[in-house]
Parts: sequence; structure tokens; C-alpha cells
Amino acid sequence: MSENTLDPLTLFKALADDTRLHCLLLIAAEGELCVCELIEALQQAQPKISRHLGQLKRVAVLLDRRQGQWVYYRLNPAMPEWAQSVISSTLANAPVSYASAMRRLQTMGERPTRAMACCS
Amino acid sequence: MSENTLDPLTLFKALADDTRLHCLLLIAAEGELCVCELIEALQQAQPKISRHLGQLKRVAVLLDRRQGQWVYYRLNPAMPEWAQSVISSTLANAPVSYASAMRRLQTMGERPTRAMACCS
DNA sequence: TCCGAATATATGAAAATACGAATATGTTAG
DNA sequence: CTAACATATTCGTATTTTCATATATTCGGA
Repeated sequence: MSENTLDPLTLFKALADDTRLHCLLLIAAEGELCVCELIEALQQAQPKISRHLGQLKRVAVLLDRRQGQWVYYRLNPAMPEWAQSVISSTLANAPVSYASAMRRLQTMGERPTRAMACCS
Repeated sequence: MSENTLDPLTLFKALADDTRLHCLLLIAAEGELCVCELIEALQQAQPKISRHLGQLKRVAVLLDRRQGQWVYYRLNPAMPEWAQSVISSTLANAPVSYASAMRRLQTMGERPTRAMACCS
């Protein structure tokens, strides 16, 4: 169906939306986040977050795993090296705007307990 | 009017179009190209190329200079380091598709003579 | 020197297209 | 059944393309 290798245009299109970019950078910074954490951090409606995560997953930038009621998203480690490098260069300079989302995330009460896959 | 610093979203939006991405990568690879060379390399209509170059210039990813009848575009050396790094990471892996544009460029007859500014 | 043709590039405006938002409805786990 | 998340539909808006035309520069004469 979809092609194998992530090409630059597909990646840039995926990053060319505010919600997706925020999600991706937060996930890149945190390692793994569930939808409800992103909702809280970005203060956006659930269907909106979900739809954008779906797009990132569809182009294989993100992977997800379900644990109980939560679905956690993380970077796809199989992404080509240049793409990982694009993301980390961006993250290294993520402007101040992301700080507030980070802060909301960190001060978020009762974040789901991050059990590992083996302990579900 | 427009803000100072190139932010990630603006850069990714600028790169999220096939024509713009091709132009940018070719320019990054060659150092400097004029509109007519890009037209030939990408086999696209002149107004289309010109419009997209205009966008890249507007967000300060490219700079232009006129020399005689030609207008040459080059990367803006004042771009933030992370952005340059994004571009070079991408260029380092520019897929095969760009090769054909390169080839057309290199076999293009009578490319404008690249005189330096000082010798005009 | 002044004029007009030729070449290179830019731009205004309308049409085509893609994209995102909102809302409602589906689905899965517990 | 409920909480957490996903997807479908519809609709309005932004982006892209195209066409026609405008501007800039060079060059060849009268």
C-alpha cells in the first residue's frame, strides 16, 4: 500500500502542522507519551490530537502501543538516520513556545503510570 | 512586519511542497542557481518556479541577487544553525529522484555564465 | 543616443485542489 | 457500563496552479 522508505517530502509534510509538530517534539523529548498527556500538554481537543497522531503513525514517524486504556506513541526507531537527525536538530532548538507545553505536562496531576509492556 | 527568527513550523511548511523542496535541495547542492536553471532542471513552468522561490525568499530561507538579466538564488547564510542542519541532513540523503533533476541541470546547454558580483 | 525586440523574471486574479476543524459515532479495555 | 481513544462526514478555508500580463535588462540597429 504505502511506500517503504520515508522520503523528505513526506516527512516535511508531516511536520508542517502546528499540532503534529508539537506532538512530535514532545514525544521526542519525553520518549513516549499517551494521548491524554498530549491533550493536557497542548490543550487541544481529543479528536484533533488523535487524528494528527494517526497521520504521524501512517507515515511511520511514530509507533504506538496500547497498554490498558492508554495508547502510547513513540518515535519509530526504524526511521532513516537523516530523518532522526532532522528531528533532533529541530528539538535542539525548539523555541520557547514548547516550554509551556512541557511545563503543563510536568505539572499534570495523575499521569498514567508508565508500566512496561512486560508487566501489563 | 514578519518575525525575526525562523521557527521550525515555518521552515517545515516551506519544505512541505515538492517544487519548493526540489528547488531548495538543488540550490543547496549547487550553491547558487538562477530561475531558468531551475525551470530546466525541474521541467516546471516559469511562474510556478518563481512563485515558490518567492515563498522561500519571503521566509528568509533563500536570498536572491540579480546579475544582468538573471536572478540567482542561494541559501541564506544567516539562517539559524538548526535549520541549516535540517537542510544538510536532508540533502545528505536526497533520494534518487533528485538525481534526474541534477542530470538535466548538468547537461543543460548554455547555462548563464556565473560572473561574480565584482566583475559585472 | 534612442527605440524596439528578445530574454528573464515577477505578479494579479481566478480556478482547482488540498487541508484542517467540528461534531458525531465506533471501538476496545476493564 | 464507562473511560480512553479512533474514525467518518461535512464544511469552510488556505494553498497551489495557471494564465495573462507587467517589469527589468540587454542588445542591435537607425
